[in-house]
Amino acid sequence: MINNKSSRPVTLKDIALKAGYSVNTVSRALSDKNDISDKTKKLVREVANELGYINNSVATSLRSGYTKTISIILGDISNPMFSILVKEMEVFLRQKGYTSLILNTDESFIQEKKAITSSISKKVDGIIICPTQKDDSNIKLLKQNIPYVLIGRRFYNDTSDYVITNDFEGGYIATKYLLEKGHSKILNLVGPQYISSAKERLEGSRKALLEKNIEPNFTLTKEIKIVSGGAYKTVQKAFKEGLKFDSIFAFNDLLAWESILALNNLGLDVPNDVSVIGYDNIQSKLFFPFPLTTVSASKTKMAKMTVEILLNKIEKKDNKTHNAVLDVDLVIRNSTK
Amino acid sequence: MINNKSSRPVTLKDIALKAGYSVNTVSRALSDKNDISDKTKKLVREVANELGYINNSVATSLRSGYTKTISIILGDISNPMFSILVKEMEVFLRQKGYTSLILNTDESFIQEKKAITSSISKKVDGIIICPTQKDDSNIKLLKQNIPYVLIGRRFYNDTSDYVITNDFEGGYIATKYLLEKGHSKILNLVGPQYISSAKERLEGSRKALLEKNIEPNFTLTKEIKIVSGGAYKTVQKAFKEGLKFDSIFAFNDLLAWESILALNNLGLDVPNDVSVIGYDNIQSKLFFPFPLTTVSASKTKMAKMTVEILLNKIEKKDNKTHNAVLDVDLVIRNSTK
DNA sequence: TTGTAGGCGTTATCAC
DNA sequence: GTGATAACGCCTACAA
Repeated sequence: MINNKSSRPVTLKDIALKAGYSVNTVSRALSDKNDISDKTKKLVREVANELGYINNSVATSLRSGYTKTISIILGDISNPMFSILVKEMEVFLRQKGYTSLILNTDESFIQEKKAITSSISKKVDGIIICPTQKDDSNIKLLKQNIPYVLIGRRFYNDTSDYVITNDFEGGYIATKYLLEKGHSKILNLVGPQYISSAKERLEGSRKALLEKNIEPNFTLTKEIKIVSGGAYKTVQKAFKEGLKFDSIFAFNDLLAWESILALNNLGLDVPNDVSVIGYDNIQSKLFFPFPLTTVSASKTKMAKMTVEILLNKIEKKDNKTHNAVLDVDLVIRNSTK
Repeated sequence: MINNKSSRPVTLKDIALKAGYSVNTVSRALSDKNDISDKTKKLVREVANELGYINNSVATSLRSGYTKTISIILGDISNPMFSILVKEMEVFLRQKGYTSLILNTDESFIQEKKAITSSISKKVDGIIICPTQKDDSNIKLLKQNIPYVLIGRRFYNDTSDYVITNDFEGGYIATKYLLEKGHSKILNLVGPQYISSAKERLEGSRKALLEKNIEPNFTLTKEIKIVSGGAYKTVQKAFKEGLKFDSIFAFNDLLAWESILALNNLGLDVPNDVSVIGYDNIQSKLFFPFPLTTVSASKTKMAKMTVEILLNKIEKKDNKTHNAVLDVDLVIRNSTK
């Protein structure tokens, strides 16, 4: 390699010059086309190696129209649930020859719009998005421009493909379990209700309450921000205001752990004073020593299905709508009794 | 917006046609150049909006030579330490108009090489990398092709810019603390010794031992894989083989928690039976209820410095070498006594 | 088997 | 203040 940072990048032209062929022949030799002789291919490859040639995929993309890149747009990459999903999707995408552009929205609708526009501008081949859902104009933007799949959340009366967990069922089994354990004052830390998963988990939870003839108690339902830090103050405030609760069903594991920390700092023990249930089962992938009872769906399956649906749309022009609702289980650990 | 997925994307040409100007004028109107009249700018912007125009940045990149994209290459995005750093860097980069391409290497040297080549091929403007360090040929590849900054690890006798924590000092204060607390049988779960941070943390640890005239005990130093799952079996095995230890110093928080889980599952209590110290202070950003004593450096500062050094190299052609070693503190929580 | 011409969408240069 | 032209690097189509 004689290339170096101060000189300009090596192009096909440089190889052509050195090898004594045309740019075109070099291009096709490197693409291993079968109308080029083996001898030429060998020589061209040698020269390319010698010069340290690396394909300019910007040029390839402009010409070919695809970038072999997928955008993943989500609310909070520092939430282990998301980072696990990203990692799993990245693996599947890489296996198929794609790279991943990660865009964090902080659950901000404006950031989301920028992320989508930027992705379209960069001509990514498709988008995987966990939408903020503050309204659906961003989804319209997607629909008009690029293949995409929603992950974790869905819109109603809409034809977007999505892969979600069975949030209603998850809310139901979590709440039912708490009730069966004798808890009746469940502090429900729900996400914003324009988010489908938050809405459906709450609905499932209410069904379980109604089955036991318990009137869903609105003072025990607190809407919280679902980014890191969203639960701590709410739990502390609820307790200090004298709200009585014997258990907590949190929107996700991260917020469940945050709630436990808040309780501990108030001198309360989990599960002896308060039982806590989360959602996501982060502990299936990360070995944390604070065993949390939680609602679980296969993250690997979720990642795989999402990638497959998207790549089928891109590569096979599949235009059917695919809606996947993954089964959920209750994983019982030591945060409940 | 009349554009839709089935039709081709709107280009400058479409706007030019509709607005009655040349492609060139449209381009410069949209870039707000001052040799275009306000009236024209207004009209062009209106037409662009009406058609739902989104700039093709692939073409812009080919022409201009930059992509406003930075690659972040690291070992394990599902490790909260990395995902926190990614999130922080993403924020700083976004503020400066850059997007982030995330590439996971699973600490594999081969994946790392592919990630670098792919990044160069995609003409990203720069690379932030936590190198696998199995050898330095990948770094040579970077050096020859693109501005980059190492994060978290460094090479010796090398001019690469890097931002790291004071790993030697971190290893020293963690070990010193354990010794002061009366522990003398410290199980040191170290990372592969070709990784600078692993090597330096161990060296710092040994210094503390020697100061107390304790011979560094090799049977109590276990090299582990530093991806999720790397510590669990090692701790269980060490215990079952009858190895005596009263404390653990783990390479990072994730592996420290994993160790605690392993101990708990063996019926051992932390900190009553074994004290455990980690490294990273993930709990400064994520509210987990398992208070871990740990070595801490500012993640925000780390992210910010790394981005600043890189962008200075890119935008201001700064070619001085910048080496930043961040101060560390011991954060004492309940995993030690 | 290899070379020439043209174009992907944008922007810089220069002319008018 | 605006338009024509060329160029970024690559690949497809067609010619030789």
